[in-house]
This record gives sequence, C-alpha cells and structure tokens, in this order.
Amino acid sequence: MYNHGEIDKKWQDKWLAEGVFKAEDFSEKPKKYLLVEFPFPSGAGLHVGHPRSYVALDVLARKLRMQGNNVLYPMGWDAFGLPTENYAIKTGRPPAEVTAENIATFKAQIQSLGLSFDWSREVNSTDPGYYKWTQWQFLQFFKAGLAYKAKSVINWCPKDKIGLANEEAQGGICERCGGPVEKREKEQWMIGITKYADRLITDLETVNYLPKIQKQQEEWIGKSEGAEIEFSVVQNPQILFASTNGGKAKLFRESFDKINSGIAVVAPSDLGITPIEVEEGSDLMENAEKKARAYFGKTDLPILANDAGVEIEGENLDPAFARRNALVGIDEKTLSPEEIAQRVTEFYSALAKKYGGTARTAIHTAFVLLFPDGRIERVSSTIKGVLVETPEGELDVRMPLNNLFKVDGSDDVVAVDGAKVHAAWTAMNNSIADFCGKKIRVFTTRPDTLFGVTYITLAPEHDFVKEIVSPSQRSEVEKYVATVARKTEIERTDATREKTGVFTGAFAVNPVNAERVPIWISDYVLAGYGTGAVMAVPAHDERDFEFAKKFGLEMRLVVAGDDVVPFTEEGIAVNSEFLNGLTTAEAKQKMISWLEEQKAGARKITYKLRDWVFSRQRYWGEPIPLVHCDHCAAKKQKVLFVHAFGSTGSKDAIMRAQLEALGFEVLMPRMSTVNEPDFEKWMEELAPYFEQLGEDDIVIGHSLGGHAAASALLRANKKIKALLLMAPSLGEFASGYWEVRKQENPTHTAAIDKLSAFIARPVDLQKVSVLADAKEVVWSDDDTRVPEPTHELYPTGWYINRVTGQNHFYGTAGVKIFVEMITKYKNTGWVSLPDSALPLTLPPVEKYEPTDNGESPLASIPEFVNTTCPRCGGAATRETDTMPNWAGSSWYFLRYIDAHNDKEFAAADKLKYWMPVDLYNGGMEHTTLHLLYSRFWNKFMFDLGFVPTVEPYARRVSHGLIMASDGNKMSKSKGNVVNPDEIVREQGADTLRAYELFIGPFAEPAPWSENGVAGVKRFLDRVMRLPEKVAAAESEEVTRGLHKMLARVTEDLDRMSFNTVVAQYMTFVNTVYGAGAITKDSLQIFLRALNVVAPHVSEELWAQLGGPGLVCQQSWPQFTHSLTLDENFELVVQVNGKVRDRIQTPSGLSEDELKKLALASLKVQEWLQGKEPQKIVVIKNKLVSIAI
RNA sequence: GCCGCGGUGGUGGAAUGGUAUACACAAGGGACUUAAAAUCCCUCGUCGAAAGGCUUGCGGGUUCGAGUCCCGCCCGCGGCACCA
Repeated sequence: MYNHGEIDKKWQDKWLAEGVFKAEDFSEKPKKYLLVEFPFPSGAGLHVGHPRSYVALDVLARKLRMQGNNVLYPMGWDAFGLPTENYAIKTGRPPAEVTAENIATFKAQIQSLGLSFDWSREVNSTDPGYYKWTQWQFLQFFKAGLAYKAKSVINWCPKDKIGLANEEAQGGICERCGGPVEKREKEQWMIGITKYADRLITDLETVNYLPKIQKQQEEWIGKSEGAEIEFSVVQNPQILFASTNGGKAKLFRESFDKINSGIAVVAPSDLGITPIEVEEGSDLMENAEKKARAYFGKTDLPILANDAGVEIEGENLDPAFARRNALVGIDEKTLSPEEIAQRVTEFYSALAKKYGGTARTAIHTAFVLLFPDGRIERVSSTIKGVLVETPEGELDVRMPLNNLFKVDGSDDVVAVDGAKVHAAWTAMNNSIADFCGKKIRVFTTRPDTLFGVTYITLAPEHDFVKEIVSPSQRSEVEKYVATVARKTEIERTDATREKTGVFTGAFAVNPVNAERVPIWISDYVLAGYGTGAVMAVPAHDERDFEFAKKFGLEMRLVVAGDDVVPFTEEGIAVNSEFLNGLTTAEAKQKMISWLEEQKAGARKITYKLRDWVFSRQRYWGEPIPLVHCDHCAAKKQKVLFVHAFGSTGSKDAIMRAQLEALGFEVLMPRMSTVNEPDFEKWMEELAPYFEQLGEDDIVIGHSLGGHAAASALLRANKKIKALLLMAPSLGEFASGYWEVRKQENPTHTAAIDKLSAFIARPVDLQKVSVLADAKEVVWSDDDTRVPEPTHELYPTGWYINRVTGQNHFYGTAGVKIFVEMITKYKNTGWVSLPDSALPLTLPPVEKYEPTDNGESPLASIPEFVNTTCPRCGGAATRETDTMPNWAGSSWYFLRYIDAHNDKEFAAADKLKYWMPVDLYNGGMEHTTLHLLYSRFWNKFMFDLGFVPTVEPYARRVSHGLIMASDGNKMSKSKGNVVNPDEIVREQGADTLRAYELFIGPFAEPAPWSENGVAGVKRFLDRVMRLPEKVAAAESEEVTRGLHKMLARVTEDLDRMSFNTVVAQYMTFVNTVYGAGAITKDSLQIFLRALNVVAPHVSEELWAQLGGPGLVCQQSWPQFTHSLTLDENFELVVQVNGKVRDRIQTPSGLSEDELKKLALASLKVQEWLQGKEPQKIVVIKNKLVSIAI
C-alpha cells in the first residue's frame, strides 16, 4: 500500500506552484475549451456525483495537453440560490458569508482530486465583480425590448404567504408547510426567448450534441406547423329575436357558393315583419351619414359609408363592408353612386332568381358618399329587395351580413312582433361593425379537418370570453371561470380527468362552409399555447371526442380510416367537398392555400416554448438594475410622421386619433415639395421637426418618407427611441430614392451599407422597425435577403413586419400594426441604471424571508427602494425582484475567458480566441432550461456583436447519475450519500478518480460500490509495485501488450469510453505481472498513458524512475501499429455459422492461404463429410466461414 | 399516451455484423502465515463423466455469420405530457 496522502498533496502543490494547467490566451498552439457545469456550493459539501464529470473531462484535458493543445479547463461557483437563502432564513446568517464558507469547502474538496483546473480563472456568480456583468447583460435585453414586465402565474402558498419556486411546489404541495399551493398572478420580468425559438431549433444542426439532448431541446421548444384560422363571432339570435307571441318560423340557411364567412338570409316576412323601409333620414341612413362625417376634414378623398362601416380611398375600415362589396362586385373608386345602386339591385335579383324568388321593391341599404367639399350624396334611394319562395317558406333576402342565424340544434327562430324585430334588426345591423372586428383565431395542425368542426372551445382565460358571452350564459360562464382559477396545477393538467366546460351562448362561423358552430369554454384548452382557442373536431381528436361525448355535441367524420372513433391518424378526406379523396398531407396543403386565398387563415408555426420568467421575489439573487419613475412614465412622447410624396390622407387621421388616445403627441408635417421632390428642400423643412425630438420620441416614415426620415435623423444627429420604416422598399431602394435617381449607386450592397449606417450606432438605435409591403424584397443589413419576415428581430435590431394583402400605400391593417408597434415603445416608466451605477449590490437585510405580500425582502428596505431616476432626476423606486439562478449560469463560460476584466464582461479578442466551447459536459437535468437559456443568451450577445459565435457550445455530452449502493438516488434524507473526502483520505485521489471512471459507461447511471473501489485501489497498488518488475529486457507479450493498450486507450478516450480505458490499463498490468518483467522504457510509456487517469501515482513513479520533468508535461505516447497485433492468432473456422475449429496461425497470411488452412483442418473435414462448400467467406486475421 | 434509451453470468459491465461473457466485484478452493490482514495462484454462464449441446427479454426475418440490422411483442429506466 502506497502512502497516497503524502503523494497526493506533494504533486498537487507542485502542479499549482508550477502553474502547469494555466491556459494561455492567444497561444500559437491549437486551443481547446473544455467545460463542466459549475456547481452550486451547498452546505452539504461535495458528493461523489460531482467528480464524475470533472474527472472525465480532466482526463480529456490532460490528454489534449499532452497532445500539444492549449487547453482551457476552468471551474467556478454558481452560488446564488434557494438552499443558501433558506439556510439564511433559518439561521439569520448572511448568505454571502455562508456562501464563502461553502465555496471554501467545495474548493478544498475539488482540489484534493488533482483536477487540472486553471484556478486563476475561477468565477463566482455572487461576486459583485461578476454579477455586475450579469446585470449589464440584462440591461442589453431590456434596451432591446426583449425584457418586459407582464402578468405571469406563480406558485403561491396561502398559508405561508410566500411565492414558491417550482421545485418548492412539486405536486402542488408547499415544501414548507405541506399545504396546497395556489396559482396567483403577479407582474414579473420576462425575457423574450420565444423570439429566438426558431433559431434555437435550426441552429442545432450546426452543433454536435448527443442525439437525445438535441431531441429534448427540439421537443421542449415544440415547433408545430399548421394553420391559424379565423372564425367570426356571432351572438345567439335568440337575444335579438326575443319571442313575444310564441309563433315559430323557419330560417332558411344556405352557404352561397361558400362565400367567405357566410351570408345571413333571414325571413322577416315569415316572422310577420314588414320589410323595413329605409327613407332618407331613417336610422340606417342617419347611421351611414354619421359614420362618414366622423372622418370629414381628415382626408382629401371622398368618404363612402353605410351604417356598417366607412371606406376611404378604396381602403375598407370594415372588412365586412369590404366583403359585401366584393360579393356584389362593387368598386367604389370606379363606379358612380347610381351604378352602385344598380349593382346591389342586380345582386339581390340574381339571388332571388337562384332560389326561385321574385324581386320586391324595398329599401334595404343606405349609402352615403361624402366629398371633401362637404357635398353629400345619398345612395340608398331604391334598391330592390327579394322575396324567395322555398320549400321552407317565403323568405326575404336581405343584405349579406357577416352572420348566420340559427337557433341551437334546429333551424328554428322565434317570431316576434314587428316593432321589436325592427329594433332588433337595427341593433343587429349596428352590431355588425362590432362583430366584424371580433374574430376568434384558432390554431390547428390539422387544417384538413376543418369540415369536421362542430364547436369551438376557448381557454377560460381567453380575452374574448367576457366579450362574447351572451347575457343568458353570463353567470354560468363566470362561475366556471372562477372554478378553474381555483384549481391547482395538477388538477388542471391531469389528462385523465373528465372534461368540463360551459357554453358561452355565442357562435362562430366556420369560414369553409359558413356553418355556425357553438363556442364553448373549457379548461382542457391551454391558454398559453397557440391562440388559446381550439377548433374542435370530435371525430378526429381524442380530447374533443371526450368533450363532445360528454356534452352531446355533434361529431362529423371527415377522414376515412379504421372504424375506430375518434380516428386521429392520417387518412383520406371525406365529407369535405373540395378536399374529398385527398390524403391528409395533400388536404392540409390545399386547405391552407384555400384559407390564404380567402383571407380567412394562413399557414402558421407555433411553439410550446414560453418566454422566460426572469423575476424572483427573493433576496439571494442579482438585483434587477431598473428603477420605476412615474414622471418618466407620464411624459408625453412625440411621434413624428414623415410622409412620402403624396399625403396618406385618411390614414393620417386614423393614426393620429389612435395615437393621441394612447397619450402620444403626434407631429405630421406637410411638405411643400410633395409633388416635385427636392431632397435638400425636404431636409430643410424637416429639420425643425427633428430638432424638437428627444430620446423618448419616435419617428415613422412612410415609403420615401422613411428614407427622408432616416437622412434627417442622421443630419440632426439625434438619439431617439425608435425609427419605424413603413414600406420603405428596402430591396430596390435602400440607398435612398435620390441616389437611385441619380444613378450613382444602384447596387444593393452599397444601398444596404447606407441604410445600416444610419440605423446603427450613431443614433444608438436598437430598434428600427420595418413594415414591408407584401411583395417587397426585404434585405437585412448583412446584405442577405430576409426570408418571409414577419415580426422578427434581425441582427441589427430591426423588427421586420410584413403586411400581407396590403398595397404600398398602406391600408388600415398597416395602421393597426403600426399603432401596435409604436405602443411597444411607449414609456413604461422603467428606466435602466447607467453602466456607471453597476453593480447594483445587494443591501444587507435583517430578515431574508419574502414579505407577507410575496415581495422580496428588498422591498422592505426604504433606503434601497427609494432612489432617484437616472433619467430625469426625480423620485423613483427600485425594482425589488431579483434574477433567477439561470441568469448567472447563462454566460459563465464567457467570463472564464477573461475572468478579471473590469471594463467589459470579456474582451472581444479573447472571446474570439477561445470560443466556442469545444466540449461541454453536464447532467441531463440541465438539457432543457440551462442549455436553452445559455444558448439563447449567447445568441443575443452574438446579435449585438459582443460574442463571436452564434452557438456557445460546439459539442454537448452528458453523464449519468451516480446512485447509492441501494439503487436509490443519493440524498441526505435517505442517509445514503457517499462523501468523496473519505475515499480520498483512505484510498487516495487516484482511486476515486479511477473508480468513478471504471464504474460504468459514462453516459449511464451507475450504482456506487464499496467493493468496486477496493478493486481499483488494488490495481493502483499493483501499479505502485511495478518498479520491482523493471528489468533489462521484457517478453514480447509485454511489448505487444503495451502497444495494444496504447492503441485501445487512445481510441477509447476519443469516444469517451472511460470504463474500458481503465480496463485496458488493468489488462496491461496483469500482463506485466504474468510475465514478471518490464523494461524501464516501457514502464515510462505506460506512466505517460496512465497519467491522465491516475496523475498522482504516475507522477510519483515517474520521479522514482528518474524521468525528466513532470509526466503530465510529456507528450501523449504513440503506438506502433504492427505491435498491436499478435504474431500468431487463433484462426476461427466456422461451418454453417458454427465454430468448428481454432487454428494457431501466423498473422498476415493471405485470404487464399487462410482458406487452404481452414479446409485442411481435420475437424472441418469431418463436418464437411466430403461435401463441396457452397460459399467460403474469409476475414483476414480473424476467421474462415464455410457454408455447405 | 408520446418521445428517447436499454434488457448480456450471482453483481457492475465488455464486444467496427465475425471466437459472446474483456476488465472488475462477489463466491469457492489453494499457497504464504502460529493466526489474521495483505499478497499470490486456481475455479467460476448452463446441461453433460466426456465428446458435445444450449445460452445475450420473447417470437419471427435478413445474412456464410446477428447481442449488434429489420418486423411484431414483453419488461425496465429517463424525459415530456390535455401542446389541438
């Protein structure tokens, strides 16, 4: 038994003193960056599970060094977190103090293992010098608009009055008191990781991750392709047609050639109603005029209106109105009022004809045309209505509505008296405008089953629930919503539970067949996924099936398959009109195209990944370096709108009204050079407006105005909050219209350079939003074409948003999107601390417990909370939430590269030298969160130009857990934890190292075994006695054994098969003992190979044998291929696949010679019994296989 | 339920489609010793006295040859889970 205690210490001190494991920045040698997850230094100290990964990568690090690489293998501490905080709550000791102690313990323990870490780069996430940069990086997210505050659910223990982390609320039970945990909404900081969802998936192709890790990442992000489909909402007609006389009437329902969202065909005559006569001055006409007048003076163009909506310059402010016009074939721009009236009449007449009806004179529609000079034309004079005879009765066909009317479960509506119907009719007409904007969007991965939809379900949390619920259903719906809110997480996500839900009283119109289907709410719909609404196809979805069964809802088979119901697989479409006969894949495509043509839906990709909840109401974390300033929040921001040549007329008025309502001050200068563009003059006229702008203000430029705005901004050299370019025609036009015109600089590249120059740093614009026309080519600043941009963040910080179906002179949809985008830049009152104020350090507190209302303990320190606004100098309050543990660990690998830099988180040239991490090993438990967060973090820093690689880790592998000898997980509570200290003390560091490698395949879990440790120890003792066997000569067996061992060890290390590496060493040592002698040279070669696993033992023997320097600084031993083979080998001869003979044969014989040898074998002759072999297969140096 | 991984001696495990059970543990026997520890040697999948047969969860298939590849099951582990 060797004296391991003395030897271990001696060599560890020596390595440290000589700095042999220091990584050298910018060395000429090839760099290799190996990384293990930095541990949380718990009070319990190191546990045998920790070193498994450290030792394994240490072996690789040592080998790579011996192979001439410049290796960075660092270690640090992920020291923020709950266990320390809970300990502090219990004992009242400051977490910083406890952390320092724990780190000291951990470090001593880790250092006792002889790991070749470069301790000069040690980092500690709780060190203000470290978290200064965590905070600084958080501010980059904030400044890019990627960090935002939003309501989010937290686990709340009502008894302890404290918010719990997910791991403290497992199974819906509070870890502290054992009571049930509730969900509670709280404003939390969120980080927009979902914006990177797609890149986080696609970039996986560029890295080498263990397949299961890659798979888990992909599934966590959860991309699904399908369609988003719009269903118009209609209320139950019962509300409109309240019964008074009890009589019944039929409603005729038909989907006229599948017109988009349907036509309402009601039968007032059947209801006992006289068709409504609309005279000038009547309600309908009054409404139309009122609507038109609302826009008077705000546009230079004629305004067309009816009581349902307004249209200016061919842009429909009301999609229903537009649809009607499309239906009737009206183009207001080209038709005169008389012609319009004519068209409408013709349309109704055609309808009448189609359904065998007769036209009847009645005024059904009112239009007005209001001209800029105040002249008004009323277009409603006489339009013929239609009376239709049908098998179901006589019908009066009215103007197409957005609605279909049908009473639950039947085609009946209830008759009412004339006056009430009139009122209802008016109300209904009025409501069209209200309803037309109300569309329920659903996400589906099976658009091919759209014909099978029999109801719609919303998540109870859906925004629309309150708006669409019918009065009669209100109380029931509210009751249900409340019940759901009270449910715990487990209750809600238990899929085996019986489905629950209630009907809202509202209906939705299926765009594909104009059918009205009921809208329900149910908690089986997840609010956070897709749109929070589902189109239910009970015949082809398990969940919808259960729900429909329970509530007696219709099921409709639209995919032919097995006889099982529900049939959820793919098949052939049936009962689906234009999809019939298509396979599921084909039907999906066809349906999506159809939806896109009809503008009723679109191809859509949805992700499971949610934004990252970044707030913790805790003490022991990085303080979030933001203050809230009421004064800054209240400050009016200016929005400067720079027009193109022509004014955008009516849109201005709408945009202005909406922005002003949101509290912005709007500037819309009219240029004198509108019709004869003169760039310099334009700049001159714009200058005073830009002069007024401050850093909170926003500039919008439309078309050429975008380029003018950008140029004016550059000239004014102003810092503003955001520049939004609306349809700037980036592709053809980016160098500015002016340059193109002068033919000076027509190429895209130069154009883009120009554009990016102003977008980028001089005006400090993180945010340039581009709203592009549908067919416009959009280029990003690296001169690559941006594929199908839509709400994406691109490298310079541009948000590009493509508006489909809009022309260059943006329509109302464009206004809507722009108002949304501008709203994003509205001051929230959250102001970031200047870099000079970082780090914002944790103040000392007395109590570490969260406050009664769930705020962090920081909230109870007035000196911390109350501060001044760094922006306006007024009174402000600090954010008291702290960051999650994942923050510091999202970038620690960057800090190792330049651990002591106090100017930046790491110097660019050093990052460029060391990144990416060549090999990153960690536990499977970190595959989803940590790995995803840090990849995202790195990507964002890459986008800002701070790190050199898109992906932080070139390769990721993981190790299995070390289990206790009883087969359970090691845990304090089970009392089965093995402490590495004890092993190191009693059997030496090398024993622990070698055993952890030998225990089993690195990636698999393995049970700890005391006996196994003893076996490894025995092996090392045998190694220590090898010098006794040193002789002048050795047998050939030993020499060949040495080379075989080297070949296999080298190969096994490359594939991280550490357990077999140790076995190879053992085999070799057994060979030496068997032979009884080894030369000094061979032993020294062996020690060089062994060093990576057993560094202490090998250094000691190396010194004993008088080798030069340190073994760990020798080169990795080479082997001679010819010596890895034995001189003779046992030729295996198989007959019909069974081994029949083994013949000692010299290595290297030819195939023919082997064949002859095999056939000559007596045993083989016996088995052949004179038969002629059918086939003979020869494998050199292995076997001969004979088939008869 | 879905996805991934695995199932080989008493145990941990080894095996680019080519001699299944390397290496180690445990067990048994022996040597050394007054004895113990340590060390060293031998045996060690299974049936069989042997020759030889059988054996990698089960059943098929491909192949001269299958632990390994393919199909269908069974079992275990890990992850996700009402994601439409």
